[in-house]
Amino acid sequence: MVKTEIPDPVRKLLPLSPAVFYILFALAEGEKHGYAIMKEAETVAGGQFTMGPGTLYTTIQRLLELGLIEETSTSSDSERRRRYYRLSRSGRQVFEAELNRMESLVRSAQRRKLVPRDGH
Amino acid sequence: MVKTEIPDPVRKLLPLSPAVFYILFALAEGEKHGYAIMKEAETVAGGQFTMGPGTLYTTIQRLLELGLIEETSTSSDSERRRRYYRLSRSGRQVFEAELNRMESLVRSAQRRKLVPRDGH
DNA sequence: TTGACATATGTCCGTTTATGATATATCACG
DNA sequence: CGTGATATATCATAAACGGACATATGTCAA
Repeated sequence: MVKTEIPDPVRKLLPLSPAVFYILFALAEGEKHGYAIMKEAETVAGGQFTMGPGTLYTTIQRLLELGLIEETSTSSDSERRRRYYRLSRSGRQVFEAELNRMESLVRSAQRRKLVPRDGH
Repeated sequence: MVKTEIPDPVRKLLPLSPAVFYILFALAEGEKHGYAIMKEAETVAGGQFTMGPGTLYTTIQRLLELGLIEETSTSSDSERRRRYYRLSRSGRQVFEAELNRMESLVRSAQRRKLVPRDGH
Protein backbone atom coordinates (compact mmCIF):
# COMPACT_ATOMS: atom_id res chain seq x y z
CA MET A 1 0.00 0.00 0.00
CA VAL A 2 1.35 3.31 -1.06
CA LYS A 3 0.78 6.56 0.70
CA THR A 4 -2.57 7.84 -0.46
CA GLU A 5 -3.04 11.07 1.34
CA ILE A 6 -3.68 13.10 -1.75
CA PRO A 7 -6.86 15.13 -1.46
CA ASP A 8 -9.36 14.57 -4.22
CA PRO A 9 -9.46 18.03 -5.82
CA VAL A 10 -5.70 17.73 -6.20
CA ARG A 11 -5.81 14.26 -7.66
CA LYS A 12 -8.33 15.33 -10.26
CA LEU A 13 -5.80 17.70 -11.79
CA LEU A 14 -3.38 14.90 -12.55
CA PRO A 15 -1.73 14.19 -14.81
CA LEU A 16 -0.57 17.73 -15.50
CA SER A 17 -0.01 19.01 -18.97
CA PRO A 18 3.63 19.77 -19.73
CA ALA A 19 3.08 23.53 -19.70
CA VAL A 20 1.45 23.44 -16.28
CA PHE A 21 4.12 21.16 -14.90
CA TYR A 22 7.05 23.30 -15.98
CA ILE A 23 5.43 26.44 -14.61
CA LEU A 24 4.84 24.80 -11.25
CA PHE A 25 8.39 23.48 -11.31
CA ALA A 26 9.83 26.93 -11.88
CA LEU A 27 7.73 28.38 -9.08
CA ALA A 28 8.60 25.56 -6.71
CA GLU A 29 12.10 27.00 -6.70
CA GLY A 30 10.76 30.31 -5.49
CA GLU A 31 8.76 33.34 -6.41
CA LYS A 32 9.15 34.42 -10.02
CA HIS A 33 7.61 36.69 -12.62
CA GLY A 34 6.21 35.43 -15.91
CA TYR A 35 9.19 35.95 -18.14
CA ALA A 36 11.50 34.36 -15.60
CA ILE A 37 9.17 31.37 -15.40
CA MET A 38 9.40 30.97 -19.15
CA LYS A 39 13.19 31.12 -19.14
CA GLU A 40 13.51 28.79 -16.17
CA ALA A 41 11.15 26.27 -17.72
CA GLU A 42 13.29 26.14 -20.83
CA THR A 43 16.44 25.74 -18.76
CA VAL A 44 14.95 22.94 -16.68
CA ALA A 45 13.69 21.23 -19.81
CA GLY A 46 17.10 21.50 -21.39
CA GLY A 47 15.61 22.71 -24.65
CA GLN A 48 13.17 19.81 -24.89
CA PHE A 49 10.39 22.23 -24.24
CA THR A 50 9.84 25.86 -25.11
CA MET A 51 6.93 27.99 -24.13
CA GLY A 52 5.76 31.01 -26.10
CA PRO A 53 3.99 33.93 -24.49
CA GLY A 54 0.62 32.63 -25.57
CA THR A 55 0.96 29.44 -23.58
CA LEU A 56 2.72 31.15 -20.70
CA TYR A 57 0.24 33.86 -19.88
CA THR A 58 -2.95 31.97 -20.59
CA THR A 59 -1.71 29.12 -18.44
CA ILE A 60 -0.76 31.48 -15.63
CA GLN A 61 -4.26 32.91 -15.82
CA ARG A 62 -5.74 29.43 -15.53
CA LEU A 63 -3.51 28.48 -12.64
CA LEU A 64 -4.54 31.63 -10.79
CA GLU A 65 -8.19 30.74 -11.28
CA LEU A 66 -7.55 27.21 -10.07
CA GLY A 67 -5.79 28.62 -7.04
CA LEU A 68 -2.57 26.72 -7.69
CA ILE A 69 -0.54 29.91 -7.82
CA GLU A 70 -0.94 33.35 -6.30
CA GLU A 71 0.24 36.76 -7.32
CA THR A 72 2.42 38.40 -4.73
CA SER A 73 2.53 42.11 -4.07
CA THR A 74 6.27 42.08 -4.28
CA SER A 75 6.05 44.54 -7.10
CA SER A 76 7.89 47.06 -4.96
CA ASP A 77 7.63 49.42 -7.84
CA SER A 78 10.85 50.40 -9.56
CA GLU A 79 10.67 46.68 -10.41
CA ARG A 80 9.16 48.02 -13.55
CA ARG A 81 5.82 46.32 -13.79
CA ARG A 82 6.78 42.74 -13.40
CA ARG A 83 4.12 40.53 -11.92
CA TYR A 84 5.36 37.98 -9.43
CA TYR A 85 3.79 34.63 -8.65
CA ARG A 86 4.31 31.92 -6.09
CA LEU A 87 2.95 28.44 -5.50
CA SER A 88 -0.06 28.21 -3.25
CA ARG A 89 -0.36 25.44 -0.71
CA SER A 90 -2.49 23.35 -3.04
CA GLY A 91 -0.20 24.21 -5.93
CA ARG A 92 2.68 22.67 -4.05
CA GLN A 93 0.59 19.60 -3.29
CA VAL A 94 -0.26 19.21 -6.95
CA PHE A 95 3.35 19.61 -7.96
CA GLU A 96 4.51 17.03 -5.46
CA ALA A 97 1.75 14.64 -6.42
CA GLU A 98 2.78 14.95 -10.05
CA LEU A 99 6.40 14.26 -9.25
CA ASN A 100 5.35 11.20 -7.30
CA ARG A 101 3.24 10.06 -10.22
CA MET A 102 6.20 10.44 -12.57
CA GLU A 103 8.56 8.70 -10.22
CA SER A 104 6.28 5.74 -9.78
CA LEU A 105 5.84 5.46 -13.54
CA VAL A 106 9.57 5.47 -14.09
CA ARG A 107 10.06 2.85 -11.40
CA SER A 108 7.23 0.79 -12.76
CA ALA A 109 8.79 0.84 -16.21
CA GLN A 110 12.14 -0.19 -14.78
CA ARG A 111 10.59 -2.98 -12.75
CA ARG A 112 8.90 -4.32 -15.84
CA LYS A 113 12.12 -3.93 -17.77
CA LEU A 114 10.53 -1.72 -20.38
CA VAL A 115 13.69 0.33 -20.58
CA PRO A 116 17.16 -0.90 -21.54
CA ARG A 117 18.42 0.41 -18.19
CA ASP A 118 19.42 4.00 -17.89
CA GLY A 119 21.97 3.05 -15.29
CA HIS A 120 24.98 5.23 -14.66
CA MET B 1 27.78 16.28 -21.66
CA VAL B 2 24.65 14.25 -21.39
CA LYS B 3 23.80 11.46 -23.72
CA THR B 4 22.27 13.17 -26.68
CA GLU B 5 21.67 10.51 -29.19
CA ILE B 6 18.03 11.26 -29.58
CA PRO B 7 17.14 11.91 -33.21
CA ASP B 8 15.44 15.19 -33.85
CA PRO B 9 12.04 14.01 -35.13
CA VAL B 10 11.77 12.01 -31.92
CA ARG B 11 12.80 14.88 -29.68
CA LYS B 12 10.21 17.16 -31.24
CA LEU B 13 7.44 14.94 -29.91
CA LEU B 14 8.49 15.50 -26.31
CA PRO B 15 7.06 16.06 -23.87
CA LEU B 16 4.30 13.57 -24.55
CA SER B 17 0.75 14.24 -23.53
CA PRO B 18 -0.53 11.91 -20.81
CA ALA B 19 -2.79 10.03 -23.21
CA VAL B 20 0.05 9.32 -25.62
CA PHE B 21 2.39 8.33 -22.84
CA TYR B 22 0.05 5.80 -21.29
CA ILE B 23 -0.71 4.23 -24.64
CA LEU B 24 2.97 3.84 -25.42
CA PHE B 25 3.55 2.47 -21.93
CA ALA B 26 0.89 -0.18 -22.38
CA LEU B 27 2.33 -1.19 -25.76
CA ALA B 28 5.88 -1.25 -24.42
CA GLU B 29 4.79 -4.28 -22.43
CA GLY B 30 3.78 -6.05 -25.59
CA GLU B 31 1.31 -6.17 -28.42
CA LYS B 32 -2.23 -5.20 -27.43
CA HIS B 33 -5.57 -4.27 -28.90
CA GLY B 34 -7.30 -0.98 -28.22
CA TYR B 35 -9.53 -1.97 -25.37
CA ALA B 36 -6.69 -3.75 -23.61
CA ILE B 37 -4.56 -0.62 -23.97
CA MET B 38 -7.28 1.40 -22.29
CA LYS B 39 -7.59 -1.04 -19.40
CA GLU B 40 -3.85 -1.37 -18.96
CA ALA B 41 -3.37 2.40 -18.98
CA GLU B 42 -5.88 2.73 -16.18
CA THR B 43 -4.19 -0.01 -14.22
CA VAL B 44 -0.75 1.51 -14.65
CA ALA B 45 -2.08 4.92 -13.67
CA GLY B 46 -3.71 3.45 -10.60
CA GLY B 47 -6.92 5.30 -11.26
CA GLN B 48 -5.21 8.66 -11.62
CA PHE B 49 -6.02 8.58 -15.27
CA THR B 50 -8.88 7.20 -17.28
CA MET B 51 -9.23 7.22 -21.00
CA GLY B 52 -12.55 7.22 -22.82
CA PRO B 53 -13.00 5.75 -26.28
CA GLY B 54 -12.83 9.20 -27.85
CA THR B 55 -9.32 9.82 -26.65
CA LEU B 56 -8.25 6.23 -27.11
CA TYR B 57 -9.14 5.68 -30.73
CA THR B 58 -8.34 9.13 -32.03
CA THR B 59 -4.96 8.98 -30.34
CA ILE B 60 -4.27 5.53 -31.75
CA GLN B 61 -5.07 6.93 -35.18
CA ARG B 62 -2.63 9.78 -34.65
CA LEU B 63 0.10 7.49 -33.40
CA LEU B 64 -0.31 5.30 -36.46
CA GLU B 65 0.08 8.33 -38.71
CA LEU B 66 3.15 9.43 -36.80
CA GLY B 67 4.57 5.95 -37.19
CA LEU B 68 5.02 5.44 -33.45
CA ILE B 69 2.85 2.35 -33.46
CA GLU B 70 1.96 -0.25 -36.07
CA GLU B 71 -0.99 -2.50 -36.56
CA THR B 72 -0.10 -6.15 -36.58
CA SER B 73 -1.89 -8.76 -38.63
CA THR B 74 -2.26 -10.96 -35.62
CA SER B 75 -5.98 -10.91 -36.08
CA SER B 76 -5.94 -14.64 -36.60
CA ASP B 77 -9.63 -14.45 -37.00
CA SER B 78 -11.72 -16.12 -34.33
CA GLU B 79 -10.11 -13.30 -32.36
CA ARG B 80 -13.31 -11.56 -33.20
CA ARG B 81 -12.34 -8.29 -34.82
CA ARG B 82 -9.84 -6.97 -32.38
CA ARG B 83 -7.18 -4.79 -33.85
CA TYR B 84 -3.71 -5.29 -32.43
CA TYR B 85 -0.95 -2.73 -32.22
CA ARG B 86 2.71 -2.73 -31.28
CA LEU B 87 5.38 -0.12 -30.77
CA SER B 88 7.48 0.72 -33.79
CA ARG B 89 11.18 1.25 -33.46
CA SER B 90 10.76 5.01 -33.26
CA GLY B 91 7.83 4.57 -30.91
CA ARG B 92 10.09 2.77 -28.50
CA GLN B 93 12.69 5.50 -28.83
CA VAL B 94 10.09 8.13 -28.04
CA PHE B 95 8.85 6.19 -25.05
CA GLU B 96 12.34 5.73 -23.67
CA ALA B 97 13.20 9.36 -24.28
CA GLU B 98 10.10 10.40 -22.39
CA LEU B 99 10.94 8.16 -19.46
CA ASN B 100 14.42 9.65 -19.38
CA ARG B 101 12.95 13.12 -19.43
CA MET B 102 10.69 12.26 -16.51
CA GLU B 103 13.46 10.65 -14.56
CA SER B 104 15.77 13.60 -14.98
CA LEU B 105 13.01 15.96 -13.89
CA VAL B 106 12.35 13.95 -10.77
CA ARG B 107 16.04 13.82 -9.97
CA SER B 108 16.42 17.49 -10.67
CA ALA B 109 13.58 18.29 -8.29
CA GLN B 110 15.13 16.11 -5.61
CA ARG B 111 18.54 17.67 -6.09
CA ARG B 112 17.05 21.12 -5.69
CA LYS B 113 15.11 19.91 -2.69
CA LEU B 114 11.78 20.91 -4.18
CA VAL B 115 10.17 17.86 -2.66
CA PRO B 116 9.94 16.98 1.02
CA ARG B 117 11.65 13.65 0.29
CA ASP B 118 9.60 10.71 -0.81
CA GLY B 119 11.68 8.34 1.28
CA HIS B 120 10.58 6.69 4.52
C1' DT C 1 -33.74 -17.44 -23.55
C1' DT C 2 -33.65 -13.32 -22.31
C1' DG C 3 -31.70 -9.66 -20.06
C1' DA C 4 -27.72 -7.37 -18.31
C1' DC C 5 -23.12 -6.32 -18.47
C1' DA C 6 -18.35 -6.40 -20.09
C1' DT C 7 -15.85 -6.40 -24.31
C1' DA C 8 -14.65 -4.00 -28.54
C1' DT C 9 -14.33 -0.37 -32.03
C1' DG C 10 -15.63 3.70 -33.81
C1' DT C 11 -17.57 8.68 -34.77
C1' DC C 12 -19.29 13.18 -33.49
C1' DC C 13 -19.06 17.42 -31.41
C1' DG C 14 -18.41 20.74 -27.88
C1' DT C 15 -14.83 22.24 -24.68
C1' DT C 16 -10.37 22.91 -23.26
C1' DT C 17 -5.44 23.73 -24.26
C1' DA C 18 -1.71 25.02 -26.87
C1' DT C 19 0.63 27.95 -30.05
C1' DG C 20 2.16 31.48 -33.16
C1' DA C 21 1.38 36.14 -34.48
C1' DT C 22 0.84 40.57 -33.23
C1' DA C 23 0.95 44.54 -30.17
C1' DT C 24 2.97 47.49 -26.83
C1' DA C 25 6.25 49.31 -23.69
C1' DT C 26 10.55 49.45 -20.99
C1' DC C 27 15.38 48.68 -20.28
C1' DA C 28 20.36 48.06 -21.40
C1' DC C 29 24.02 48.81 -24.30
C1' DG C 30 26.85 50.65 -27.74
C1' DC D 1 19.54 56.89 -31.11
C1' DG D 2 18.59 52.30 -32.34
C1' DT D 3 18.71 47.54 -31.69
C1' DG D 4 17.77 43.62 -29.11
C1' DA D 5 16.48 41.53 -24.78
C1' DT D 6 13.03 41.99 -21.25
C1' DA D 7 8.14 41.91 -20.05
C1' DT D 8 3.16 41.41 -20.45
C1' DA D 9 -0.95 40.67 -22.94
C1' DT D 10 -4.49 39.40 -26.49
C1' DC D 11 -6.20 37.27 -30.59
C1' DA D 12 -7.10 33.67 -33.80
C1' DT D 13 -6.32 29.33 -35.06
C1' DA D 14 -5.10 24.62 -34.43
C1' DA D 15 -4.59 20.56 -31.79
C1' DA D 16 -6.07 17.57 -28.26
C1' DC D 17 -9.31 15.83 -25.10
C1' DG D 18 -13.56 13.81 -23.39
C1' DG D 19 -18.19 12.50 -23.01
C1' DA D 20 -22.13 10.88 -25.52
C1' DC D 21 -23.79 8.11 -28.81
C1' DA D 22 -23.84 4.13 -32.08
C1' DT D 23 -23.15 -0.65 -33.00
C1' DA D 24 -22.03 -5.38 -32.37
C1' DT D 25 -20.35 -9.57 -30.02
C1' DG D 26 -19.27 -12.46 -25.96
C1' DT D 27 -20.54 -14.11 -21.31
C1' DC D 28 -23.10 -15.43 -17.55
C1' DA D 29 -26.75 -15.94 -14.57
C1' DA D 30 -31.73 -15.66 -13.43
